[in-house]
Amino acid sequence: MCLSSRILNGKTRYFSTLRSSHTENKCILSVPVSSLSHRHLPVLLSRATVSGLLLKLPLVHSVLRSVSLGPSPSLSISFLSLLRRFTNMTLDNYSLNIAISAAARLPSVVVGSQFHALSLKLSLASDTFVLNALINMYSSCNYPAAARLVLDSAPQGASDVVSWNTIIAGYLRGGMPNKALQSFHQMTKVQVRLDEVTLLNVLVACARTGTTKVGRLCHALVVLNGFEINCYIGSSLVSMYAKCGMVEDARRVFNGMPERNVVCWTSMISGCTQSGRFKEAIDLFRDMQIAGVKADDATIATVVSSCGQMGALDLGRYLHAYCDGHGLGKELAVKNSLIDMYSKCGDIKKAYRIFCGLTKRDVFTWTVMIMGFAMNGLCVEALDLFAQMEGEDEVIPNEVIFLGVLTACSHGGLVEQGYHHFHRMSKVYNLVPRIEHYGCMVDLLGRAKLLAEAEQFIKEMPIAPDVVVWRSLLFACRASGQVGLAEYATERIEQLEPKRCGGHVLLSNVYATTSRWVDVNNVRTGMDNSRTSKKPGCSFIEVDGCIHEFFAGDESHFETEAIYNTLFGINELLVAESFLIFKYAIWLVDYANHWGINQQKLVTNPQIPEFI
DNA sequence: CTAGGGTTAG
Repeated sequence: MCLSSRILNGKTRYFSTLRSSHTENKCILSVPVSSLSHRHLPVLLSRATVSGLLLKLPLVHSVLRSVSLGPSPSLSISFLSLLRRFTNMTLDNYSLNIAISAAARLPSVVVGSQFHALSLKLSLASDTFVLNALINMYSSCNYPAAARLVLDSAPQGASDVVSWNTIIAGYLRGGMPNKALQSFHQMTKVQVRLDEVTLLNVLVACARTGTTKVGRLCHALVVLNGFEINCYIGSSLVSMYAKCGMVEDARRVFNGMPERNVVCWTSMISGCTQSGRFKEAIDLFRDMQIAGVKADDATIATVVSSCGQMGALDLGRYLHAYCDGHGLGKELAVKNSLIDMYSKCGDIKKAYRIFCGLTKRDVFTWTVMIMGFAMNGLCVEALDLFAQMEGEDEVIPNEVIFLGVLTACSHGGLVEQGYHHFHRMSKVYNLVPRIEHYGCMVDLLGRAKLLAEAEQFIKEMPIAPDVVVWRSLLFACRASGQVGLAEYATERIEQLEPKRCGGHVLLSNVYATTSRWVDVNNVRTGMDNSRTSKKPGCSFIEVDGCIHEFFAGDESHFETEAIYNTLFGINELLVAESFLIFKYAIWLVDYANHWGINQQKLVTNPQIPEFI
């Protein structure tokens, strides 16, 4: 009779995983796993040791496994500690594995490292299972570097693909996607063959870092290895392509997927939202409903965000009502996107009402509300709200929230306040102002017509100004009619972004305000001759719940970057990119040869054209 | 190791 069924009086729900060849007919403890607690342990231990049952390793394993499946991870650790104290049993690799995994789930690096020491003492640290449990434990406790150290100090042959996957996942969890990619790179150099989990994690790392080439390499590896494009791999691919700005490729993967669940749909929809294809995002949401896939909070959050950015208030309201009717929208991300949507659509009262009704607010909540006030011209309210947030110490401000604060100052003409907050962000919160913050400050000074001060501010910036900074200055020149400064800013923009229309449109506007019509004409014809063109402005209008998209100027000289590159030859960047693709192509062929894979798979796949 | 999608941005 196995220990489990005696403990549990034969009820299958309890300890159902216990299996053992031992057939002693003794009831030790009659408690279901779900209500097993620390107070049962001494009883369990004393009865078991008295009966002599638990001194047999297979039974220890069974009990451990059952206890580890229970609600409290610390229970298996306590059980082991008691066992070690009252019997002279030594732990084997299996028991250690359970104990270390329990420490990982707690998570407690203090407990975990004690078992690490114990495994070293027992010479079990190079057992693959123990090793992987240790790596996972350090990763879960947010010590990815320690995890890496464990892997690196393990003897040859002890680690396997799981070890590397755990390392990569650990770096991702710790917010270090570059380290994850680096580890992937090192992994390809050792004799460990990657699997689906590897690619899944690496795709996430590529999405976060915008590492297009490695992302595409992963796609190629999925195909080459013959991995199925299931919902998991598919979603990661879609999300990687979308986050790297290649929505077309994302769409191609998405369209080719044999089956799609809510995560696949949401990946595709958010891909569209993030690249400004709001109408497509909403069309996809409709297609998803037609396909009978039920939306969840993540879907709603991204679709609502699209509505906000398009100004589709009716659809946004519909989604709000849809949430209430379907028991959705409980999560903060949805509330946040609703607040953002209402304030972007101008219904700031509704936005604030939702904000006030929340019992919990995160940094997004405060950011969208502050930004909402700022965008609707309620600059004092925005600053008051920021002060309120600082007083409540519910969240720590981040860089983005300061963009909202600075925008409020800029729109309200509050120069002093602007400087005040700009300095506070680094002094009080240790946040390093990014180029966006400098952009805000230039905008602030420009709007306040302090052009000389703005110019000086740019000169003293510790980072190189980008086009947006110069464009803010250029925009400010229009109101003040500062032609000389405008021309200077236009030159800078031209230098930074030679193939775009740059500041020419704005410059011609400056000329226009000063009635220099000959110059206006020169700029315009110059733009035509050099084939630089401005992307048409795009707007949306909602009629009876339908979204219509309009482009300014139908005959506009809209050209995609691809056409531009064909016309004007390959620039240095493109050469570098081609080289990278070439390098990866060689690596891929080597990989295929090494593992004896037929390369034809790659050549015939239409989705990997760049490699061939 | 058992994974994948979501809200803010000058």
